[in-house]
Amino acid sequence: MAAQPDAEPRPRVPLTKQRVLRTAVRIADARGITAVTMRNLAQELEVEAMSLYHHVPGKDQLLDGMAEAVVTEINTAVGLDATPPADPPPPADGWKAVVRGRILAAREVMLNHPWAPGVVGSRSTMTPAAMRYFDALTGQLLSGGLSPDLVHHGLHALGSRALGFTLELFQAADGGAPDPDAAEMMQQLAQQFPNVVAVLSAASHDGETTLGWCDDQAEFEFGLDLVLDGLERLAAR
Amino acid sequence: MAAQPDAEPRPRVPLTKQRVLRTAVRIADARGITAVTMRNLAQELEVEAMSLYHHVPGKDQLLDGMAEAVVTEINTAVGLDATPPADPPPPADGWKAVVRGRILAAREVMLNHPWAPGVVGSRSTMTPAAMRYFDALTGQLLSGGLSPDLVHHGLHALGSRALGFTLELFQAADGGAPDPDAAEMMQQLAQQFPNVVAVLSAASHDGETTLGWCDDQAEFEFGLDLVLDGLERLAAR
DNA sequence: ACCTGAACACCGTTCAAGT
DNA sequence: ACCTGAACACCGTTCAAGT
Repeated sequence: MAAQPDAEPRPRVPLTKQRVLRTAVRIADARGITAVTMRNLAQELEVEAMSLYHHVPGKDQLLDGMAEAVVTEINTAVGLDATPPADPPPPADGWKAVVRGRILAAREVMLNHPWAPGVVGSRSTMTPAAMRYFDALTGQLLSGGLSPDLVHHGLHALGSRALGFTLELFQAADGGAPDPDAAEMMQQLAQQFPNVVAVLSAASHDGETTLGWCDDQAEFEFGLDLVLDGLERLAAR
Repeated sequence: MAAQPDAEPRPRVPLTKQRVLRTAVRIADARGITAVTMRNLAQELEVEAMSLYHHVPGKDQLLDGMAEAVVTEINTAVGLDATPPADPPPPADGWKAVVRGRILAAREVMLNHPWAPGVVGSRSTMTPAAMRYFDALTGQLLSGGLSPDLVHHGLHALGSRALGFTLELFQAADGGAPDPDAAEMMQQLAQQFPNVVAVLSAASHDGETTLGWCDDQAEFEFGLDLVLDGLERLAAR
């Protein structure tokens, strides 16, 4: 084997906006959104930081692009990109089931990109992909017989839930050590916040001593259904 | 008048955590959360940046403190700090009206601190003030006759709305110039996103040609009522 | 004890220069 | 045209030193 003292010259994949965005998403997935810096991103692409500016105007537009990428992923997952068959089969279930399925599919994509809700939520402008998503959702609601006004209010009521996420106000404090004397802490908590403790301990039927565990998916669906049912009830009047 | 070449020695107000937090909130109110840097904050307090670390462990805890300050403001606005009269008058209206009023009061505080929803939402741990707020809210729901399970789900469904805000997914693109040929743009938009345009133009009854205007307050209340009504319906079963 | 100055390890971004 | 190196104006934070 011939000695190659130099670092082997790589095939030299050209830098493109696509590649920059995809790499940024990969970094965020693996190491969190704070690891997405122009310098880290450049390093991952084996390039100098300043080269990025030839494909992306700046950090802010990079984040725009990342949000757009995720929503685009949702659109494909939801079948929005597939050209519908000439004879689109009428939805087997009512509009509620269709919308529900669509939103839960969006949620599944979001769960693979935990940073995405924060980034999508912080973008100030409605991106094209988001527009297409909301336009399709709107169409689904309209063809379900809801009045334009009701659809309008309903979309507001759904809020970020429409895209499959709710920015959780507080995640549970991690706790670290599995508190040795949970019972004592519990009593203290119960004294300070009797109502919260009552509710949470009622929720854990199976004799758990630790508080604060919730089934995120179930809670998400409960809230979603509450809103959808409310819309349905209003539409029927 | 005696000449005083030196900058007049100020009374030298001592630095305290209180003063640091209050100043941070004031800066955020006036110039946005991005203006809250340790260096800016120090300058406003006429002190060196490093002095802050004697009263606050770091930037992150500073933000914690700011969130706590706002939620505390909510608690007082809502009457949570006032010791209730020995003979607390039974709420004139049902639990829904009480909860509704409480949440709208929280919202009013949040509207005075536009940065607060983002900061409160980004804090990972439930602060004492938030705990007190949610505990009181929980108590209100429980005493309204809702089962612990329903209260639990309901709080999740309310989400950030419980504290008076929903992180708006997208704010309207500001637009800058009041587009000269709105009608033409509109047609183009209508072609790309027919459903969204249909809904939005139906919402503006008064012949507005510009899209995208919504009454935030009304939308907030609609979503809130949708959830509250849904809970009430479930409680009645 | 509280506050300071200088320094460190990061940021995003500009600019002139290379090919 | 695309990429680079050095530099600028910021960050949050550490550390040794002052009073």
